Amino acid sequence: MRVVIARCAARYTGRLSATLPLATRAIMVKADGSVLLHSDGGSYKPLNWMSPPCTLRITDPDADAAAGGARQLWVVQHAKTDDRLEIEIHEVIADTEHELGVDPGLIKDGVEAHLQELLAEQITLLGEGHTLVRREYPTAIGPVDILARDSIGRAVAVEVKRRGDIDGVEQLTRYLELLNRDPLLAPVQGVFAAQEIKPQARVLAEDRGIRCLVLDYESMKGAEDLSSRLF
Amino acid sequence: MRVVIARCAARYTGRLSATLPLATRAIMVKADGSVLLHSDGGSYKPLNWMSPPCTLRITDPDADAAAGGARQLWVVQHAKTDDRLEIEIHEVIADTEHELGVDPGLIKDGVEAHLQELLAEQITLLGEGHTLVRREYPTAIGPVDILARDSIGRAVAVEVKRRGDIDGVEQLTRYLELLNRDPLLAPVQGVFAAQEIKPQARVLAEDRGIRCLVLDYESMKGAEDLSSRLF
DNA sequence: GCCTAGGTCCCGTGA
DNA sequence: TCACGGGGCCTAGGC
Repeated sequence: MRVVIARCAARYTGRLSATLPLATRAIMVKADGSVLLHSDGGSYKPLNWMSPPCTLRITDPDADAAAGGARQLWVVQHAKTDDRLEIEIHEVIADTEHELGVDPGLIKDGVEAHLQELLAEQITLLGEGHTLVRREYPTAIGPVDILARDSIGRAVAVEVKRRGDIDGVEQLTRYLELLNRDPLLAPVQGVFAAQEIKPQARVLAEDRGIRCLVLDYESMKGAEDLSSRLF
Repeated sequence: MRVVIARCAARYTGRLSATLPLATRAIMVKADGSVLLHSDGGSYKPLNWMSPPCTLRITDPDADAAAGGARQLWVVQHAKTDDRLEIEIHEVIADTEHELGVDPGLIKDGVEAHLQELLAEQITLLGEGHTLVRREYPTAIGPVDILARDSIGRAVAVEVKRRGDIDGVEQLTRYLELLNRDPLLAPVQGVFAAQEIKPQARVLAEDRGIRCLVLDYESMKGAEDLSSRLF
């Protein structure tokens, strides 16, 4: 990885056009050729960047740019699209390079998949007597997170989200419409289950006869640990 | 901005939990206290990070960690949530710091707002005789991108997207349902306008009687330039 | 302050 | 390969 601190200006063209006026910034060039242009604030998102696969070519600036103070022109061209990032280097303040090697990568926990898994195991959170039919129940427009049956055998389709907003309700609505065309399943009850349900989503869901269920991830995880100790 | 190249391990806890095994990485500490942990590949997104507002506290590692080879423990604590990033530094390979100053920021062109603006100016792209009522026409659930009238005065609601997918059709459907309750507007025709319309979105839109319109940004921009030269 | 909608979204997964 | 859904999404704008 090469890190350059430099006074520079930049221009991106591709899916949109964007320009950066002259200022001092950190330029990170990764082993795969990708380039990030960071300012000293904001967030993890660079001001400007080029994703791999791409190639960096360093040339002399044209006469106009040189007259304006540019010493180098960096052209980062994407390999498959016409996305291009051009950086005019006016002054290099630092320039260092280090071998980092391949990263073993990030290990995550606590995402939607886990929530869905826990709810499938603890299916009676839907109500007493509920039984699991299957997770990722397939339909023509994609899999429903969970299909279950209630205590008297009626089908229940569940959409699981970490945060429940309107999109999730729309998604479940489409599934319900489809599932209700199946005479072996209809009528199918909808349940919108999430750690947090936005007020607008709740209104929309209830307006459509969809039940809302707030999930407590920590207590569900606790129940899982308990059952794994017992069995 | 401080840039440290170091062999390190890290752990994030907050909205989820994530761990990074020991490896050599680049650590960027910005002036606002935010921290980014980058590997030598991937994309612009760090492996792990902490967004501002947050504070970095550097301490000695506990006995266990020290026995495992850790020399320093960096704790980055978010100021408003319980999000926390802990970095165990095992070996510092480089450590540099530079003043960057405030960045003048990015200037963008070509996003959805501009597309909406151009379509409002060139409203007859919807069809001969169409006239603009207004952009961002307000409704109870948010503003419709464009409201227009066709050549014989019937209301037309337009949703503008750069890339048109199912979500956009759902959004327009909600607006149409609401607008059609207004006797001064009903019946309202829907138009889904985008630079690119996904096949599934087109099917859904046409199934609901919504017209699809593919926009050519470059030619619309050309027409704008032409008219600005003429008037 | 919350909430909505867009993004050069990125990025995985599965067809 | 493409399309869809999730994200510690982030970020800008409206109320």
